[in-house]
Amino acid sequence: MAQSTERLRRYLDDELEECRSEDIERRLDELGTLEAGLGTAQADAELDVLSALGNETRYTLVRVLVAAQEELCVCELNAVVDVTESGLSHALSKLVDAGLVDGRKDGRWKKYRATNRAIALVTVLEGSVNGDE
Amino acid sequence: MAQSTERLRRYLDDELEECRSEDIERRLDELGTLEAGLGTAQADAELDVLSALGNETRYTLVRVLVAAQEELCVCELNAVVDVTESGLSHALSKLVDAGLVDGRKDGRWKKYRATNRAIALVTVLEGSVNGDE
DNA sequence: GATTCAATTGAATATCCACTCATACATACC
DNA sequence: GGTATGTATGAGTGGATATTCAATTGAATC
Repeated sequence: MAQSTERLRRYLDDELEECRSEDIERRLDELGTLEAGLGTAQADAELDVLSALGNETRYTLVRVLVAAQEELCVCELNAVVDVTESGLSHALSKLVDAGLVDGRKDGRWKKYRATNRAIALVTVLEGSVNGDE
Repeated sequence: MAQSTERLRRYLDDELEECRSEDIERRLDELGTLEAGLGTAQADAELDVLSALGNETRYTLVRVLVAAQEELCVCELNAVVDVTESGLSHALSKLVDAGLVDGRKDGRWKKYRATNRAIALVTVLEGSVNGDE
């Protein structure tokens, strides 16, 4: 929320036949309400999920884990992406923070699987971004 | 796809009772198939969508447009985010490229609305990232 | 308990990207 | 045509973020 309301005044002047300053106030309020929506805390969490997914390495990992429909070992995931072991570990850690994968230690190996959240998002994405367009 | 298969060999050695080199080949193939999935072109497109959404300014715009359920003028959107007019224009342009919003010129004003893709994604996100945790 | 191996962590660097400034384009009005 | 206003575009830059390197943790085997 910021900035000069000059242009908005002229716009509302165009839209409504006339426009008093209370009309501007009201519109600004409405816009503010839309933005607040379900609270900034949740919006922040959603943004974390999105930025976790919005990276080639991490999105590849999630896609593979969703497609696998089973947990995979770090050593297997290492064959899928083109980063160092360390880079892979950082990536997985970020995905765990975003609630997109779960990790479990099994002996000296560590296995990761996709969460329901990851499955839901990948499914919608693949459905929405269909080939062409 | 890269890297030494040494660790993978030891892992499969653990999992299967024995492990011949053809087992490693097979597993690498399977992993490759998972990765390829529905083709890299589509995966790239999906990644574009995700990185477009994974930015505070742009995600705010999309959330507001989805919540509004109607088209909004650039001058109205300017009241919602805290960037310059130019920054707003850049943001909207990226969202158009990602197929998340549509723009329409109306006289000297320009109006944007959320696409179905944006609605689907925001809905799933808000459903999946519920309050707590 | 020493060694080996899987995986993680922190710091440093390299890369990228969001934003701003300056400028250009388009539409409306005189 | 000229001016004013709304929006877009391109280049440049500061700040964030992905990746690597080096060192560490923790489990298994001898």
